[in-house]
Amino acid sequence: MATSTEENYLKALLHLSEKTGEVSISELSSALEVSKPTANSMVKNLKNQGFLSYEKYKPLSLTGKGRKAAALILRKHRLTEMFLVEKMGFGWEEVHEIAEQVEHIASPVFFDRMDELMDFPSVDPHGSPIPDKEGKIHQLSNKRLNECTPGVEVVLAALGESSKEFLEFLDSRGLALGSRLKVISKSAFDNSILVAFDDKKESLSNKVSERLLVDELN
Amino acid sequence: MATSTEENYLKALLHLSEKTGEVSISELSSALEVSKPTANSMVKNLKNQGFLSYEKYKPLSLTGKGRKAAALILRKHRLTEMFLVEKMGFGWEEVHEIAEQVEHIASPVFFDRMDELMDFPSVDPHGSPIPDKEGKIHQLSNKRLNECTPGVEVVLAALGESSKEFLEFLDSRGLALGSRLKVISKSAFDNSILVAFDDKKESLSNKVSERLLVDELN
DNA sequence: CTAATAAGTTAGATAAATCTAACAATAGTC
DNA sequence: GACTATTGTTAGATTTATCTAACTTATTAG
Repeated sequence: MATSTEENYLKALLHLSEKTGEVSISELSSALEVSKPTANSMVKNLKNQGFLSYEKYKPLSLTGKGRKAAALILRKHRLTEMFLVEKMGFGWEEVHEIAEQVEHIASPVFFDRMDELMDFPSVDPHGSPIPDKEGKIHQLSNKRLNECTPGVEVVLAALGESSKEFLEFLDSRGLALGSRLKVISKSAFDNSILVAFDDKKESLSNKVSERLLVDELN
Repeated sequence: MATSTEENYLKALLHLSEKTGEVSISELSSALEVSKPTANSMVKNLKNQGFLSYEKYKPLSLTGKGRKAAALILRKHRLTEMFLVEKMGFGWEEVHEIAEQVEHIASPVFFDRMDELMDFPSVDPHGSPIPDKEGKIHQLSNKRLNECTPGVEVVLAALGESSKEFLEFLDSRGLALGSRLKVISKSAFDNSILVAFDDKKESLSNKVSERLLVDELN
């Protein structure tokens, strides 16, 4: 289908268009760490292939075809991450780099077999949804921890961001997907939030709590 | 280290140099299905990187560095094939194409983990040796079935060639690594060999028997 | 031993993905 | 609303891996 490079542009475009649906050349070039002319010429190429619509000096947006293609790459990425954790014993902070390479493998049966061996998981090791085979992404309606009111109990369901640094921070605090947290109080001063879990209390900064996606218990 | 393309040239060179240690530009170009000028220029490139030694109009040969680099790629290929069969349930005829892509992944820990999960296998699903982490290839001293004398009992240990067609032929005859065969007789006319296994007798052509590597049972 | 064939090389072109330098358009500020 | 800063575009160069056409060297067959 597409080259690895094209696939990386599509994946970046899907991610960048999550908020508003539109992406600028600047955003794209800095996300991929290439110059603006490079991004510009790749955009023309992807437009010619029908993956996105775009007019000079205007923001661009993925077409249906582009969104589907990108979602299918994301599917391979997330299936791989889950396989690496579930079947190969890697930590959730180790899998991104490997999946970044594996996702470009052209072999439907390879990914189908992973999927089957894991019994068709719906999320990756960071709680992000795995797109289905048609490229549909079933968004989970998680709440951010910093938006929860004191008193409620929640389960950590997914992460809003999965950088190695953040994952290692969570490891160091003993936080993992599935952790049960009770919100004790919030500070109006720095927006930090005090939570109880595993019989201890911890204060989490706003930077952390806004990246923790939770499900409220009942 | 090297690009995927360079890795493919190194792998082909290792394979082609198995017999005599020397390889011609022609052999290389037809093995990789590229034109001779293309092979020629890549040879210059690999020479500059110290992977092979070569002088104009002379056959070329891998250096120690080149042989090691090639063996380490072969290691990744064969570990992957074994993993696909042992841990993911693929058939031995399905794994080559997938491994051809996976072998280029740059992540030592990924292949180390495969190795560990399979308890450090010494051969791939076709009985070919998996080079060790230093790039040493421990050749198995197998005999070819067509060289066995009537009366002996043997175990199918490896294949001299692993094309999909040959693997499917073996599947259709119920032959797999580990199959016990008793050599009944050989025909001087067409060099076919009559063997008994699984309580039946089968005649195998020379083309087949010379590709079956066996261990004699005492 | 020459002549024909095969093998290898050089030169020059192409496509993909990248860059820098220079220019054009849009947006934001006073 | 004009000026400046940001964003986007064009032009032209570079690298890698590939090709074809043309030429040279080596090998082989009479």
